[in-house]
Amino acid sequence: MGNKNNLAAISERTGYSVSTVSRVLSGKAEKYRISAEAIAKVTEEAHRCNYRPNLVAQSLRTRQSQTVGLVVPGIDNPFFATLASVITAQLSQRGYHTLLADSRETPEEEIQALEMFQDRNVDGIIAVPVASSPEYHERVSQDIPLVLIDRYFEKTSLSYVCTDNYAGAYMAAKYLADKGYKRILAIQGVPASMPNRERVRGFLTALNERGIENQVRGDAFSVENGRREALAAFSGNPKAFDAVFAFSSTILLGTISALRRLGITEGKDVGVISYDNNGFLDFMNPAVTRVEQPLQEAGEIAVSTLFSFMEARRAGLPHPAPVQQLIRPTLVVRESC
Amino acid sequence: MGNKNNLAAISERTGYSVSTVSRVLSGKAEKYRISAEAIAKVTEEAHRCNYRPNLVAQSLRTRQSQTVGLVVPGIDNPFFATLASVITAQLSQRGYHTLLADSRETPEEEIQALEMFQDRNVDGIIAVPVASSPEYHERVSQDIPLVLIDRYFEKTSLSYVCTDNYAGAYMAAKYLADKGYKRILAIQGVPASMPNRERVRGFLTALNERGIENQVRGDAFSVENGRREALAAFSGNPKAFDAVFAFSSTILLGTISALRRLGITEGKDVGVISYDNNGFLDFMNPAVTRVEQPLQEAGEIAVSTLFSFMEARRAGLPHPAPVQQLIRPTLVVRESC
DNA sequence: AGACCATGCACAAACGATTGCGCAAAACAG
DNA sequence: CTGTTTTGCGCAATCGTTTGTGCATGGTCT
Repeated sequence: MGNKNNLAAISERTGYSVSTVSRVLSGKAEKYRISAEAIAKVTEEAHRCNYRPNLVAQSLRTRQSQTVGLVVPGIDNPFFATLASVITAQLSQRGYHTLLADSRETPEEEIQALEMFQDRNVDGIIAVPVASSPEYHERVSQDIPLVLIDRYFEKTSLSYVCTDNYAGAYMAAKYLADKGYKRILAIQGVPASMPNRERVRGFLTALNERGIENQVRGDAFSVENGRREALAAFSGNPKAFDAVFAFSSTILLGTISALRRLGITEGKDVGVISYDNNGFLDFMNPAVTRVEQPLQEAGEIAVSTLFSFMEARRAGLPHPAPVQQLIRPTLVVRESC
Repeated sequence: MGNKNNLAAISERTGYSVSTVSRVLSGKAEKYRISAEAIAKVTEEAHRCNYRPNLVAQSLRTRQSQTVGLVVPGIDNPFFATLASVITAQLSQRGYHTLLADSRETPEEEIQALEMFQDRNVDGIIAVPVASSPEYHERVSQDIPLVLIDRYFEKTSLSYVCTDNYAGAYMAAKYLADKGYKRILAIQGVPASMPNRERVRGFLTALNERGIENQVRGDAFSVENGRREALAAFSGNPKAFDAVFAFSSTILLGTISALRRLGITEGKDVGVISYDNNGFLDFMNPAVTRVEQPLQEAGEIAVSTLFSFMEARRAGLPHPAPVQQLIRPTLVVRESC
């Protein structure tokens, strides 16, 4: 029993050369005018011994890996988990595999991940960036097609597909204003990140246009941050604000936990509204009104954009113009405000 | 500007041979008695041109890839997302990378993933299996170290680390019984999966021991299944059961949605208890009593077990005895029953 | 001085696939 | 019978790295 299972083995057993075997099995038979007989014998033998090409060797030789690198700031965050799910599904459907990295919100780990992707010859990269400037991503992008998702940079030539966070926050803030809330607190996430900055801008624009009292505080997309800031904001005065806009569902959880501890009932004493898709928000009591992002659509666009770049690259064409797309989120109205 | 960036380029620029350069840069300098001068010159040049080894070539030559394959049934499920997060963190800490695949609960995609892992020369595999029999995993395991997590097979020589689902369900059921509930419904997940079977066994054992009326229904770890089964169970008679045990947090959501539609208040009219770790459960009203699994610990054990196998393999030792470990879950008491 | 050893490095063969090029044999034309 | 074309396939280089082996050189010992 030959335990080797490579082209050379099939070559030996069929009597055809390695190159012929390769050409048959990689579907280039007629391009190289291989005889029907040779094709038959080789494919039969390949089936018989269940031949599978060594993707590492293939990748070394062809400089392609059928792999896309995906780096997110935290796969344990349901938001990014859903994103990863959508993206891997899309990739898998196109015969590509996913190399996953978690930057854990740190630029160093992000860079490591991107370097690793290059070292492994990935064919493309999809990234939720955490760096504060686009330089490194731009450098990588010269060698490997790259598309940003969810977060992006200002004045960059990088492609991205994100939701319109300005519009989302504006909608949410306007909704609160229309409902008659007068003093509105926003608890934000990572201040430097683009989605957060845009949300702040939308929030402030909507409320300042209407002359409604407001405040922004906080600094992380975490439960802990939500709890801390809500405690700080309300512990002196339970009526300091009559509504809270949590910039993520994690922040929301922290906020609610703080409110309850202070004896404030969310939805009744204080209106709450949140960002993020999360089925659980419907099952809280009251169910939480929120801004949902079309993740499925975003993932699909990101992947198809990436593939268009990859194809251009394979064809030796110049890099197509960057695709910079903002998708409108939707307001899902429930009972929390 | 030499745009090549490989050993050959450094070799040319330093005047040393490729092999010497390789040995210096892979830290085998003294093993091969390279002179201090050569080491200095080579490392300096490597730094200067920012050399990074081509991992694909390295992998082809050494048959190692510094990569572990991870296959889960659905990365969008928060439970598996957390698991993936724990595992990638552990791997990354040890200098390994993660090739992620999502089997979407289908055996075919699971097999594809495992084949792909082999084709890519991964050094090890961590899998949440969905197949109904261990055969394929066992075959793979002969070539590549493999550890199952969360789900496992009966009478198999495969290693696994799972939580003790029997104990968890037993605890939950006993808790309900002690609280005085008399007619208890369990809504289960995928019936064939080992965790589910064990939960059913624990549930039935605890209640039958005490002579408490019970029933098990349902067939998927999904919101939809929870909704459907709860509707079916309660729509004829709102008092058909006085407590529900949801076998996952997704099932729980569906159940609660159904109960509310029927005008039944969870926690008051009907006690509810759930499985799974999910921060949101604390923020529902009432907060949900549940069985939590020590995912961090499970991930750590799985990874360290896998590494012990990988090391044995590298050292040419026989495969160590399988590690089959059940970790005790904990009951987190809240107010929903 | 000759034998011997340690030192420091280069040669070249792998790993498993792809692919440009060219060589035979057969077919065909003149 | 010679010259050209077509057909079918093999040779060998290549991707970038690792590693067993061996060859000089220079030093030490007797």
